[in-house]
Amino acid sequence: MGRGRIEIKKIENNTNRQVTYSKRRNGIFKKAHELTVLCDAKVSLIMFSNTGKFHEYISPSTTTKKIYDMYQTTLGFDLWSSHYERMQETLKKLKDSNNKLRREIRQRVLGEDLDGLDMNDLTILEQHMQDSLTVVRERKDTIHQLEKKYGMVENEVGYESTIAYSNLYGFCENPNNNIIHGSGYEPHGLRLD
Amino acid sequence: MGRGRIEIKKIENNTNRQVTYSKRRNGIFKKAHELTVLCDAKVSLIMFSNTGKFHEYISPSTTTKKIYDMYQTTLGFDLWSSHYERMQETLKKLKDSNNKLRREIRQRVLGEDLDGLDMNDLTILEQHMQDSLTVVRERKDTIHQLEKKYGMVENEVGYESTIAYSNLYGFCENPNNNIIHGSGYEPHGLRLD
DNA sequence: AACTATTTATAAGA
DNA sequence: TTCTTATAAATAGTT
Repeated sequence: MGRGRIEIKKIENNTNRQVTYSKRRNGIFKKAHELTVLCDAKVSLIMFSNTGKFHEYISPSTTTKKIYDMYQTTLGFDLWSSHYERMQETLKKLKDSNNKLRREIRQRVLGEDLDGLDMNDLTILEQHMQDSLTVVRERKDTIHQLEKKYGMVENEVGYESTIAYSNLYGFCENPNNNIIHGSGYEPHGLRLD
Repeated sequence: MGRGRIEIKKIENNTNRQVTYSKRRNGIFKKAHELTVLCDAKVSLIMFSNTGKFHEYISPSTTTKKIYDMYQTTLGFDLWSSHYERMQETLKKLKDSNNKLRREIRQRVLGEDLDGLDMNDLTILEQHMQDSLTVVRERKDTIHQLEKKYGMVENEVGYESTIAYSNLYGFCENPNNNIIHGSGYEPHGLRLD
């Protein structure tokens, strides 16, 4: 539609191509808008010229993102999957890591889940536990000495093995309830989070 | 461009609107393709009719996803953010959970990081450790009795506190090295994963 | 789905 | 670039 008919193939003259791009771009935008209004349609039109210049038309009733969400839904596959992939992987690793840690605690803190361990394993575990216990007892002793020295011993409760279960360390709560996909293990009255 | 000029406003007659949609859709697709060829441009055209029917044109030299990536880059903001958000949140929670577990292990297995605990806390911790230790010792004893009974005691090594550090439980390895953003804590020669 | 009178888009020129 | 205009193309209303 012009002074002469043209063949539909790449316009080699640079200036000409730019001019045609500009003119036809306006034309197609106008068409897109008319379609939107006349037919109550939703149109997303995104263009990049061969020099990389960006232009878009989007129907006023929607957004580019909404169109892409609909696109995705319609085609039934996940356009963003590659974006998710790394994250998904990270997530999986964290979950695995989490489960390992939980298992550690089961074995090493609660003294459960020992079935897979042979005598040598158990001996190592025993020694670690004994060492830790020593550290804790030394710590208790230090504190006791300090409290004595500075006259802070108003309440001796607890020094000689008073056992009172408290919610120390957040045991028994799981604020992340919705996201933990652990091993399904629930220690007796204790939940780790 | 027809028998009469039309006003650009929604076509109320249902059939008419459908017909116009169909005709103009073809027109705009043709235009999009011509622009692609003539000007060596990249065009993404996505349309949904008011009845929800989907059509798209995409320049042969590209894909819808590529266009969308370029779009994102060009506009310099992250269209995926809402898709990421939940995942990001999950990730954060898992990381927190992980850090808590690590702290648990530091305190309860390695006997470190005890500074924040008062006498009462320490007593509870001590008792838990003592209980676990008892469980482990009982287990060792059971195994020892069994081995004796069935004549399997070929190697007594380990029964009487032979300490040989092994890589039991995956300590000292961190296959998830790249994703763990822990507390920065590195126990003496031990790394938890 | 065709037809065709008209309007609209635009190629080439200024 | 932007404007002009002859002409090609698109399409509204009709069949």
